[in-house]
Amino acid sequence: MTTDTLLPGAMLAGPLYAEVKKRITKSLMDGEWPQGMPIPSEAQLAQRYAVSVGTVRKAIGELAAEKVLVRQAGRGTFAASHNRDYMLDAFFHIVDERGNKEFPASKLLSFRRAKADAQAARRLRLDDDVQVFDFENLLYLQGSPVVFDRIRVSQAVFPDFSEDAMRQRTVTIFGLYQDRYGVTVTRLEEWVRAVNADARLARALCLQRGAAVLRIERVAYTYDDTPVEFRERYVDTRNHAYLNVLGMKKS
Amino acid sequence: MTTDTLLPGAMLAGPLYAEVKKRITKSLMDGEWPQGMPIPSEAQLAQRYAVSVGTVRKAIGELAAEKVLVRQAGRGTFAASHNRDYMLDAFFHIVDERGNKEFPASKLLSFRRAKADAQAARRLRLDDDVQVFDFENLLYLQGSPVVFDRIRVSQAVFPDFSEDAMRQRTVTIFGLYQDRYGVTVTRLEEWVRAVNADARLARALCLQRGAAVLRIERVAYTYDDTPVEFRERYVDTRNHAYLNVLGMKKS
DNA sequence: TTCGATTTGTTCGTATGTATT
DNA sequence: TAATACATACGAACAAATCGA
Repeated sequence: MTTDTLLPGAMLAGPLYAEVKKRITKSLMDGEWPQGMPIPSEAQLAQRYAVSVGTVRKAIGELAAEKVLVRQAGRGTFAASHNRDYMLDAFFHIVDERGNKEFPASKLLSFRRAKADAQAARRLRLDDDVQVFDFENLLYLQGSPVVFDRIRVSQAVFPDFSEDAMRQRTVTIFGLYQDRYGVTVTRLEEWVRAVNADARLARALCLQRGAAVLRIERVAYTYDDTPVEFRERYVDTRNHAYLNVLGMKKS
Repeated sequence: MTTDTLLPGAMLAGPLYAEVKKRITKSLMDGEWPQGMPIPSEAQLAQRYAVSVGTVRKAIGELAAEKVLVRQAGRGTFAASHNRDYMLDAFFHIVDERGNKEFPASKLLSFRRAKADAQAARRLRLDDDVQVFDFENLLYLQGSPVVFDRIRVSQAVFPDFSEDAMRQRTVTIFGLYQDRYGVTVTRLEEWVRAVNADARLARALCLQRGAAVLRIERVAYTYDDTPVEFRERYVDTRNHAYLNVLGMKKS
């Protein structure tokens, strides 16, 4: 593949490593490198793009910092796989009183296909009358229902999505997106508010009507910042909290 | 200063750049480099520690990623200053409906000295009967009260803290900690929950008793991960949200 | 178990570009 | 313009982790 070589005379928007980063990202997006297998080694990528190893390392280093890639000394560099550990580490924020995370059990409450409402359409950048899948999921922590999710995804992005696919999955929801549809979530935006529970939510989470619950509007984006999932999440915070840590811990 | 040179035979826990990072952090903690002035150049630090410039760059790069240092091409590298822009960018999460941040106006509601209660003592890792300053602050966005803060800091860390210092400050609260006491906040932990407003809170934030509000328990840590401030924050989320973004945005 | 090949991690050095003063 | 400081890019050598023969 000498078609990828960066010619010396080419005009570039930014530094060379940024261009390499874009090309690696594009290969990931196009599914050029199979899941679970290492991507080409740094030396191979350096040759392919006709740049030095150091430049490839800088590009890969930034992608690793963004948790898009995972490096392992002696083994290679891998596209981040949305397994349970990755989900808990990178995207799950609900902890118990002592700050411990636990992988939740989940129960699918409903599943239907419908037209996108105004809110979902705005968040997913779709037209109002586009078909979406609209389903509800209840998450249990330590045996109790704690999180109520209403999830909407575009039918255009997940063509043959189905209730069966959701029920029979053995991986996380993001893992399903990745394994079955080649859609990898790389970024989240969460808008957190407090609301009073309505009757239905109170019943689902076993609390009183009017009780305060967290309401999280969450949009998940993929490599090129296309929104692929809109999730309304309600959390009972009587025994749990949404934990956010800013800045690195030392020790 | 040749006393800082890293001898070739010295046994080190980890890689060399990690040791350099520790030493730079220690110099920052000790106030060796004055605020507003650049720290020594990469070449000078390389000579001081007897390592290559590349090793110093790696150490500084990580500290810059942690927002402890700020690099400016052509000018130098600076200890992060807790000015208004930095506060909004690094630590403030409250946004309006369109996602815009605004520097809040603030009003000091109360100020007293008291013994630490059990909760504050646990969060600040103090004994129960230690003296703390305990004050309340109301934040206004677009002219309306939106955030109610109850703040507790140890008297041992801020010896001559006073109501006057709070009222007469022209900088952020963290800026006051930094400028007046040499205490720099580098890390936050925020535990977010939803609660029903009690009568006093409802009055302060102009909402109905029982209305759902965000309750954020926040601990601020300094360089060596010592907790220096405990803050209970209540947010009216009728027209605002707590925004959390995970993963880097491209474009 | 040992050894060797592969891959990432660390450290050094040098040269050049760009931003600031 | 010149000097300084950070940013980018290259190359080389060795260390440490992994894996299969």
